[in-house]
Amino acid sequence: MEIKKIKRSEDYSAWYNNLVKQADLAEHSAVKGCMVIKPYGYAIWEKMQTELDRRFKETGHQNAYFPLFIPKSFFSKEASHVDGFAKECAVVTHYRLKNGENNEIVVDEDAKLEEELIVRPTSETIIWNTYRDWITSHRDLPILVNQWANVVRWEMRTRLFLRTTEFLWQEGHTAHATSDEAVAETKQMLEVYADFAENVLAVPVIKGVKTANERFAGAIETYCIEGLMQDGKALQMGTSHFLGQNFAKAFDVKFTSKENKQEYVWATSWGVSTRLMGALIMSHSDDEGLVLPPNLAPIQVVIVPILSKKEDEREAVLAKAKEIQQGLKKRGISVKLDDRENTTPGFKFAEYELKGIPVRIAIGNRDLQNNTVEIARRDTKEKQSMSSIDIEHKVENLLQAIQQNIFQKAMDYRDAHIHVVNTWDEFNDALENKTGFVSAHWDGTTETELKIKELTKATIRCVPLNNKLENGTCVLTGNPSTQRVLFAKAY
RNA sequence: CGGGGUGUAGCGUAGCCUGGUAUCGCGCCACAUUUGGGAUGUGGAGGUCGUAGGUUCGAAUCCUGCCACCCCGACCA
Repeated sequence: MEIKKIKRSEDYSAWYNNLVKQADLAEHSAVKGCMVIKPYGYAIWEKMQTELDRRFKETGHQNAYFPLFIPKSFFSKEASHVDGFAKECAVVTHYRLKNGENNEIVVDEDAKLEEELIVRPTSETIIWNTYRDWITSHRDLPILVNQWANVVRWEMRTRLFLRTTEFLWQEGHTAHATSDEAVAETKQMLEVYADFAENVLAVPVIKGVKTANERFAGAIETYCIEGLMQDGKALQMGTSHFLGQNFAKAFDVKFTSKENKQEYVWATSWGVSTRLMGALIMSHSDDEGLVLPPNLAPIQVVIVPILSKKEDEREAVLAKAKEIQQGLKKRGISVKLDDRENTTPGFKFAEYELKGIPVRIAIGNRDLQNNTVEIARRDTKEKQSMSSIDIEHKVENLLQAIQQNIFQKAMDYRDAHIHVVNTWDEFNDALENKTGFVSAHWDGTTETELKIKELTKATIRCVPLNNKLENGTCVLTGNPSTQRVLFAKAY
């Protein structure tokens, strides 16, 4: 296999696309804007699901499943919600095909649906319509439900993982008796996302609040985690919304309180998607290929035996390799032993680097003589020969060190790309020449926010949580401001 | 949806201007020799030239429509 390499520094987006294909993560499908997630890419997504799902369960949530189709009338019940999504909805209008002229299959016009169905772009409406029947008393609350699903948003321009017409995600939808409880849930799930991003994906994130302009359609407040990619562009990696009573009012979801009063239910929703795959790739990978954090890698260690042509030597090397594999497996490490004899070790080395396997162990006859193995780490590309005694422990430590190093590297990059500026010139200079986040004063108006977006293409990514309050003047208008916000060009 | 570009074997490509049935590399299959950083040799298989029309004796090549993808804009998780 000839591997096509594109340098990250030369063409970031071509590098990204090439990497997704070469590492066998995903490819374009026959359907516009939709991708095929290939087994290796899906294995990584499954690891994300496993880690997230465990955290959801630990915080008291249960999984459920709601329909793919949403009656159009549901959609229009929450005014800002429909405004936000109307432009990107796929609509089902018929339910039958028939044979037309020339043996073509055509839509049967007689099979028109009385009410069109929207392919869900998100499920708030169908879920709140359902919750109405589930909730009558404060004793029915809270409802803590998550669903793993696919959704469709008809985007003009798509990119593998980052923005596709159909994508996979999870959406949590919770119902609460009080506003405080719903806000606490919203913040709790933001913490879950941040913990996952930093400790599993090894991507440092900034937790914050969206401005009114960037808020989810139908939310009172949108919290988010924002990451910074290696090209200096920001990526929204997850959102958690406090929906207030907006959906409860739209769908008439009331409960009888302890005081025997009828009250509207308080809501949250929160989600992360296969976009995280994009974040993962763009945060760590290099010109050799993918770099996976050990906590996420479907295969954490690959063993490449260096096979001699002498039968007895070959058997001995393979036996030792299997022994190491078993030892590592017992420690809960996922190990692949690549004993293919029709490819050379060098080829395998390159292939597993491309796929981002964190640790590679090479073992040959020479090692057998000396009781050693060669261990190479993907993140730094260092390799060294070491004693094979207590190899399990060494590998365990190394995996931890790699996880830590990848995170620290991303953190250092991120921290070096938060530019604090005070003037419009500095603002533009930072965006154009330094890239990354720009921390600047903003007068708090949507008008100014939009003006800055128009002039620079940068958007307000968030107002960081626990933001320091300080008096200043808006970088564009000079109007008074009480805090800095983070601007960036974003995906 | 607007501007620009691309589409030839699994992948990357030459040929197109100047029309005559497709080039090369990698990969694939077989055998042999190899195997501590992307092996070598010999033989072999594989192509509706994105697609539908048109011009022509003849189209990968010229013309038109359509489709897909990439880059830039508007939009977004």
